[in-house]
Formats: sequence, C-alpha cells, structure tokens
Amino acid sequence: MADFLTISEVARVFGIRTSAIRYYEQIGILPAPLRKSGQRRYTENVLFRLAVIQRARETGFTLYEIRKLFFGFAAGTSPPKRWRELSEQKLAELQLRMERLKTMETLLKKMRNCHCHALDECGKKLLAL
Amino acid sequence: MADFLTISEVARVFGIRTSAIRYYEQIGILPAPLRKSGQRRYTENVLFRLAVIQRARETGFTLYEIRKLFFGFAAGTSPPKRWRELSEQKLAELQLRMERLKTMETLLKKMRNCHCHALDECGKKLLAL
DNA sequence: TTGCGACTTCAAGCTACCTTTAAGTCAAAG
DNA sequence: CTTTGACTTAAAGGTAGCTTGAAGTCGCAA
Repeated sequence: MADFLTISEVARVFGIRTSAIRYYEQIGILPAPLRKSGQRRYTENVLFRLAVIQRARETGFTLYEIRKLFFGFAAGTSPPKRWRELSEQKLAELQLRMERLKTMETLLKKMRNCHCHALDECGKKLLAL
Repeated sequence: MADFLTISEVARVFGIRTSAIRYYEQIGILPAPLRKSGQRRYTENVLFRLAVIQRARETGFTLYEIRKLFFGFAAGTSPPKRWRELSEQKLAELQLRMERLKTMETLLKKMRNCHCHALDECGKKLLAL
C-alpha cells in the first residue's frame, strides 16, 4: 500500500510544508526521489534524513552547514575519515554554543535578581561578569 | 578627553559596523544618544547595553526578543516584577535550547563513530536514538 | 469528456538583520 | 575659502530560509 510516500505525506509527518521539502531538495540536502508521472515518491530513507535535518536546525545549524556535513559523508576521501573530521568540528562548535548559552543563563539569572530601576544601572553590574 | 564616544569608536570596540549601531537605535534596542552638531555622542552606558545585546545574540535571541526584554524592564508594571517574569521565561527557553544542543551532541557523536558508507544507512541507525 | 484534487515548475514575495549607496552637513586644517 | 574626513539621512540592496502565486500536468471518477 503505502510503499511510497507522497510529498504531502512526508510533510505531514514532519509538520512542515511541501514547499520546504522541495526547497531542501533544491539546495541539495535531500536527494531527488523517484518520480511517478512527474510526482515525487519517497521511501522511508527521507524520514531519516529529515529527522537529522530537523534536529540540526533546532540546534542552530544553517542549511548550508548541514549540506556540508552530508556532502562530507558522501564525498571522495574515504568517507568515514572526512566524516569524522567534520563531526569533530561540529562538536567543537556545539561546545562553544553551549558555553555561550551558559553565560547567557548566568546573565539572565543576575538580571532576574536585579533590583535596579534603570537598565543602564543594571547593565553596569552585569558587565562585572 | 574621551568623555564621549563617536559611533565609530563604539563600533570598533565591539567589532561591528556603524550601520548596525544605527539600526539598533532605529528598532529601539539602543537609546538615542546626545548629539553634537548632528553627530551621535555616546557615554559608556552604550557599552553595557551592547554587551548584553551581543551575548543575547550569540545565544540565539532575536533583536525583537531583546527589545521585549529591555522594554519589560523599562515599562510600567513595577519594573522588577515584569522583569522577573520575562527573564524566567527566557530562562525556560534557554533550558530548552540546551537540551536540544545535548541531543544534537549525542547525534553527532554517534555519527562520528559511524562506519556506514551511506548516509541513509547511517540515518537509520541514528533514528534509534 | 469534463472535472477534481494533488501534484509540478518557475519566479516573485516575505521577514530578519543588516549593509550599501547617494547625497548632504559639519568642523578643523591648510 | 576650500578641502578633508567623519559623520548624517533615507532608501535601496543582500542573504537565509522559506512561502506564495500562476499556470500547467496527471490520473481517476462521473
């Protein structure tokens, strides 16, 4: 029956628009699927891809970073090696982002407990991190 | 001497463009400074503001969220109260972001250690989170 | 055969966050 | 007085990540 999925079925699963899916294909982060009289027919593989894409997007990666990651896997230089390099790099970026989030958390906590009546007064305190 | 700062001095301190500073003023996240024959002259207060803005931006807040945060401080309802509410809310958002980052970290670590030769094969594994 | 609904493409539109450009003002130096 | 350099404005331009619109195709049902 549902051996293949139409674009709108896929879209519904992920709560995104069909136009977004076509766009992802266009910029090369989703492979072009088989066609049945012009219409895209997806296998479950697209679900795995989209799941990774969504998580990456949620954590702040751009579509172009994601593309780089995917191409890094596919490309020539013995896949697992290049792949490892790229994911190491992305992991380092994640570390940085997490540190920044923590700094911001500290900042917000200070702001929350601040009793200043003017923002600038408060800002002055904050800079004493 | 440097009792006041020109827009380009401020820009240099933060490594941003003068146009960005004017834009921040335009959308209301930087207060309009005094003018000396038309030109903006800043006090050190602007540095505190910009520091907070930069950190917030780094952690993914939009300029409009930042504006809301600032206005929340300034606005009517006994400042510290409204302020506290808003920062609580932002803190909750931060928590969520951190969780997502951690999920992504797990994902990337799995990918790094993956020996699949095809992305889809790898994706399948990943979905067993 | 006609109509319907779900798809297709291509191009233009939209929001956020700025940057760039054009044209002008100001003040201090030569 | 003219030039220089740093500023001013308003408006247009640019990029990311889509969305929307117009016009057309496909296959099935009445």
